[in-house]
Amino acid sequence: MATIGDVAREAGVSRSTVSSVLTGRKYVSPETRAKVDAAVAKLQFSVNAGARALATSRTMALGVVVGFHEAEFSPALAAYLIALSDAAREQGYSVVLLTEPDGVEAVRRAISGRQVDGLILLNVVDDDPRLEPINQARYPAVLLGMPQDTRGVDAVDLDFAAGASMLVDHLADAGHREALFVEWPEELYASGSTYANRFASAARERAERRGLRLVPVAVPVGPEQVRASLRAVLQDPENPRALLIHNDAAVAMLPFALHDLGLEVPADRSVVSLHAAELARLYVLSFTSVESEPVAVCQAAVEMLAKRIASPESPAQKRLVVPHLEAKGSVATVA
Amino acid sequence: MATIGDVAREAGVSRSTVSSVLTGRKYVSPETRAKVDAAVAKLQFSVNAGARALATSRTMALGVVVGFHEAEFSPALAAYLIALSDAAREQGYSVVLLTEPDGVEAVRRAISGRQVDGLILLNVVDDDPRLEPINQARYPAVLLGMPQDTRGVDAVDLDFAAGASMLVDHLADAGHREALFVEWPEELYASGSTYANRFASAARERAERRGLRLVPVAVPVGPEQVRASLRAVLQDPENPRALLIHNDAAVAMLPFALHDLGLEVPADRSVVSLHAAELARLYVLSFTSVESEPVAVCQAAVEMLAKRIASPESPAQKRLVVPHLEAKGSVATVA
DNA sequence: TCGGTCCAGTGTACCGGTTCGCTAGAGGTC
DNA sequence: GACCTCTAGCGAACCGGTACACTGGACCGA
Repeated sequence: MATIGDVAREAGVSRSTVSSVLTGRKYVSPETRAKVDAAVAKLQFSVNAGARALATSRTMALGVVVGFHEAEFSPALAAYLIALSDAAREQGYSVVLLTEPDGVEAVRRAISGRQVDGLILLNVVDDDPRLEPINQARYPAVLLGMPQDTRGVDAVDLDFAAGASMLVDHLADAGHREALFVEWPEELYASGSTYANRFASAARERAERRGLRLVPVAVPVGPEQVRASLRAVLQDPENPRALLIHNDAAVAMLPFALHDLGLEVPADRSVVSLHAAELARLYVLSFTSVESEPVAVCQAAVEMLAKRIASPESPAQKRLVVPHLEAKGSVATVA
Repeated sequence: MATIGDVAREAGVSRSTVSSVLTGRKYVSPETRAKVDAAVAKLQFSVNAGARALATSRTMALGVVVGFHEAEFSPALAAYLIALSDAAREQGYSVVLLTEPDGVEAVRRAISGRQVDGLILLNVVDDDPRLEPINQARYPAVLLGMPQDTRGVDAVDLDFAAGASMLVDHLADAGHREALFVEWPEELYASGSTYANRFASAARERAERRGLRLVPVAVPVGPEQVRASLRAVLQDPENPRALLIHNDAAVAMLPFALHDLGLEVPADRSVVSLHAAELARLYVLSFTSVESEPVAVCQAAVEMLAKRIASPESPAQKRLVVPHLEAKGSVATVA
């Protein structure tokens, strides 16, 4: 492995000149730069990340904290990890995975080990205990997820409220006056997961404004139960013929429930939904929908984190990524 | 951030003594060690990973190469990433994600950047171009997946042949004399994915030995087509009533195809299958099956890599992780 | 011709650890 | 008491970069 000294010798210049060429922080004449570049290429030199980190006290690495492993069960996780890594690379950062089951401990160790320049926390919930050490150390970090109290830490999330409004508008624009609102199980709303609540209240508010009557539907847990409960709801002739869905399990099972009853979309039922992008791929869904935007969200997160690292004292930011509605013809126009 | 010098001053000893305590490489008297430990605790000291890496020329980090992003579409990927990170942490390593779309370039940069001590390659196929730079640099690496020619690189994979034998035995033990063998699409067998071939030939061989007649079934691509094709196969009264499945899409769709036809398992059909562990969770499958073992495979991979880093010259290893069969009562006993 | 500017490039200290040769002193032996 | 041995801890060099004060020479104006 060639070092910067080898390159300097090969190019006939000093180590500091080579360094200037490498970092680009100081002017070097084109001729000298060419000599250095040639030497670098000849020796296949590439800077030692650890040495540079030591000298600059910047590791150019970001830590991604995958909390509690609850995320392990989410098929969407991989998409986020890859999107984060891609976005980081674009900004010159690499990504280190922090999967300690105890998220707080993971954060503590990351901060004190100076192995990374900043942290990205996945699956953030309200009153997330991982915020404590970050807040205390005033450590650069970005949350993926938007707790009510971000405790002075930057945060990014999908704009669930905007998504809800889009979907309600889409139904209302098509002439619907009422719709079933298939929500998450009760527990989720109670357990400090804010996105469910943000979606629900925005949906209700917009629906009221647009004169769309929402009929809430509670759905149980477990695919078979979800399917049965959807069947029951779809069968009831009293129920509206439009469905607004914010519940991944219900979205995944809906095609089967519809199939069970011989119902067609959009002829018999209109469907709009907000769900994880990954879900659409796995279950090959074709409903007009708003999907989560892992790439955009992750890019925003990495961008914010890079800025935060550059200026640690600037005020905390919150950013909501507005999703887009993809029309797939699952909504019938009503007179 | 406290440095080793701060700790030394606080404890009233020299930096090298603190280092001896930290690394444990040299005897230090209990009293002195206690003083150092106290100082470390008081100052919340923790070693600077970069500085240590520079001094030891060991980064204690492993790179995980997620190739081509084809993996992005696999819901199983996250399970592997987390299992790798967990296993690495147990051995004192951290994990860096390398997601460059061009896998060869990712490998090259990882090797020359000395940012990691070794590489783990995911989704390895036959004639994987990423093997070239590794082989050339004689760089420590482990493949997840077992190409025919590992080119002198260590490799780990699930023992698909053993899994196939277990499943065939399970059917034969229950008295079945014939079974449908639902395979992957043609293309996969042709495209240098060795696991499909390893499973298939082991299944055929074992079936012959056990006197089980296998009726191969080609399944198309796409969930709806898979479902339809399964329905057709299940409906044909000529076909065997037992199914041996090695095709994730078919496994996922089978419950729906069975439901379509009003068939019950194991009363009407016996089913055994080998599939990704993640699949069973997502689709709530309940077939007697052999599942992929992400945790065991990843642990084996990290172990092998750690050994390889420690002794770069020892001969290359291949290791197959034997999966276990989980009986879930989906096989009927035949007279 | 002399002093002042500017510029490209150099020398050196430093980042925070590890390693290894060295030494002071305790203890043992004759 | 002189000599040897052993041991715990010390000091300095080193890992591979970066950064900054500095220098020698070219150029310019008076």
